[in-house]
Amino acid sequence: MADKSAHKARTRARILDEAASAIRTGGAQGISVADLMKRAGLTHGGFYAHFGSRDDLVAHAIDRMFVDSAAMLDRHLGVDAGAEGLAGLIDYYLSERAYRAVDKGCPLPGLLGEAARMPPAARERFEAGVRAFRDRIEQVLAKLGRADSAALASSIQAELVGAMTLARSISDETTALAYLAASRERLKERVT
Amino acid sequence: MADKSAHKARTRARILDEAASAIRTGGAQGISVADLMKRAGLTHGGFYAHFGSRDDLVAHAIDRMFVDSAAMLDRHLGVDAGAEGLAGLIDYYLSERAYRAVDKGCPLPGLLGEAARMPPAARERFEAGVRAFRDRIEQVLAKLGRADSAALASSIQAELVGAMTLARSISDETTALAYLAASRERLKERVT
DNA sequence: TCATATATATGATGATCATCATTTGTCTAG
DNA sequence: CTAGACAAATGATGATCATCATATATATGA
Repeated sequence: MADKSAHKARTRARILDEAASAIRTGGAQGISVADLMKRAGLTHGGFYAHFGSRDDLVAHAIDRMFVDSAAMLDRHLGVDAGAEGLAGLIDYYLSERAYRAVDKGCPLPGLLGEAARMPPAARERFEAGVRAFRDRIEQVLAKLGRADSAALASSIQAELVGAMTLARSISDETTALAYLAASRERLKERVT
Repeated sequence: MADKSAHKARTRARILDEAASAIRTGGAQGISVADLMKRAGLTHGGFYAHFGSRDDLVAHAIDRMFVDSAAMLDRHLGVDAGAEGLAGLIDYYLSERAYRAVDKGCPLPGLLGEAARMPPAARERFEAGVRAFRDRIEQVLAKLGRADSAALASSIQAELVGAMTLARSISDETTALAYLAASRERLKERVT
């Protein structure tokens, strides 16, 4: 019995992982229950044994994405990060590696524009993730003694997300990478 | 006969206008042919007398949006705009008024994240609009003698778009407007 | 006034979708 | 070794979708 429910939990986690990855690349509207289950190696019918509805899944998948996202923030902005921590975050967030990891990285570039049209539960989780991201940046700035830490944090988050979103929208890679490089340099100037 | 075809052209324009507005708020994936025709006061069947396919309509609607967008740029960055022109653009782009005009303003905040998943024709038009926007900013910066005008233009576009996208994704208006104010101030500092 | 052209409407087709009822197969407890 | 539980599969339902064939209605030209 313990074995059975452990198996079910693993299956649920697999569905969630697939959903998180599929939604990051295809958007919340762009994925169907049947497709998703196929990707997880299952058939469509079993879905409702794991989630109450499609909207329910989307909400949990958003949560799942921000777990990865929070881990990324922790890696760069650990307990006592300073200016170098922020610079490292900027370099990583706008790296070519992150640019290519559409299905694994920060969910903001791909999904932010869609946030206002998400089902309510998903939207709430999404907003919490946006806020947490911004607050982490603000904390570091405040510790560095920047008077305008709140506004500066918002502005930095805006350029980070905007640059990656622009880069991903451009099909010419050279132009795309130029967006990343431009904002990387400008942001690091502003932070040190 | 001239009357007839003029009528048809007007009808087509009405469908396009409705599509441009609906796509700005609902995304390119979020709108159906039947809904759209109903909004234009027509029934679904007539659609294919005006457009070859849904994808065809989306591509033309994107074009339509960037016509408005270019007019907005012209208004602020006319022939011999300087630093004040850029400041005016920033103030307008990140204004509360623009924030509320989801269905009428710049299509980038709502659609940029979806660009990579658009049908090919629509994506091409979209990219052209993104490039034109960026180039207009760069021209003004170059005329002002800024050595880094290309990179700075990319960086400014990123923060403009990022800030509005973030603001629109937040349901709490106070927080949303704070994003706009923060980037407005930071961007104007960087431009003067 | 009547015939023709054509813009739009009606209605149908097949695909895909979310959801759910029912069945199948496998593991565990006795 | 058998009975029961339960995870996942099969298959069905009704809604919605893009697309298209056909019908209607209206305005122009004779």
